[in-house]
Amino acid sequence: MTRQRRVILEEIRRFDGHPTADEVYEAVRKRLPRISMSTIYRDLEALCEWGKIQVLEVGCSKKHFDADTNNHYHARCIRCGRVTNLPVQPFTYLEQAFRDLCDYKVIGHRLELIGLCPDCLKQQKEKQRQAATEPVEADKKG
Amino acid sequence: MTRQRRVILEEIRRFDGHPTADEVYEAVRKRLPRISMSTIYRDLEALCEWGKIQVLEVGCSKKHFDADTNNHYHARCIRCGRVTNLPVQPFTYLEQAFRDLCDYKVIGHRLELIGLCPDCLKQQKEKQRQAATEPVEADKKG
DNA sequence: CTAGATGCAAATTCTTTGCGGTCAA
DNA sequence: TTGACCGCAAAGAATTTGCATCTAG
Repeated sequence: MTRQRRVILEEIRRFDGHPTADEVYEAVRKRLPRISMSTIYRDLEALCEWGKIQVLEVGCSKKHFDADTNNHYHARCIRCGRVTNLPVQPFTYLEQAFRDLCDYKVIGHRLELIGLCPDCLKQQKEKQRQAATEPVEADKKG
Repeated sequence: MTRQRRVILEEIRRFDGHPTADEVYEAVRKRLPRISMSTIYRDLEALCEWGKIQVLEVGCSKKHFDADTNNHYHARCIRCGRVTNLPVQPFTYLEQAFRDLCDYKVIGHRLELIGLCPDCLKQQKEKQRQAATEPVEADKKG
């Protein structure tokens, strides 16, 4: 357990929500300015293998990292990509139900809620209010 | 609706499971050998916008495409990445339940089963059988 | 001391974009 | 005819890898 890995783990634990690799990088860089992105990726992988963190493969493109390795569900903001926990125990009965319905060997399941996070919801309402007040520019056609 | 788009749509519909962009490319290329990857991506996007197909953001890294645009659940093979349908109606009550539990504006939800597809399961069993028969090489330590 | 970890840069993988030529409506 | 579309090549974004150096145990 090197200095870098310790700091990475601490920053993931401290993070509000579940950071992506570059969010981890930005946070860690404040304490270890010379750390490189490849170290971030390599150490994230190592921490996963040691069971210290888990990867959240929510949505596509970017991976998120979570210091809580217990199974739990997440909500994902469709606008900013933020990922937060859902305060419920996973429904394990779902897996048993699906075992009878498909020919896969079931290992686990993932459930994610798609929506707008409070911040983005606020911004969206703000925009709608502005749109209702201002003259309608979009209707000008020529 | 161009020739390319028609063929792309047909090949997605014909595909056993839900192809990734490069799987679509390989399938389409047999009928339109000069088609390019950028056309595949652009046409997949157009078909999505027209509601002819949907993107499945299962797991990470690669997008999968699905000619069935109704909401439904999927199973994903952890080994080969294959994605197949689960024969159940989505549990809409989950969204209502989660509305009371988080401060997101809930738009939808995704549920995916993680496991081994029949093919990979077969291969894994094959390997295990071999391992049980052969001398244990991994135990040689020096 | 030494195996393994680090930092840097270059390579990979998946996806998107710019551009000149082409095709369907 | 002409605006949308195509193929090609090059750019981007996220992640991985090769390699020389360094460091924790």
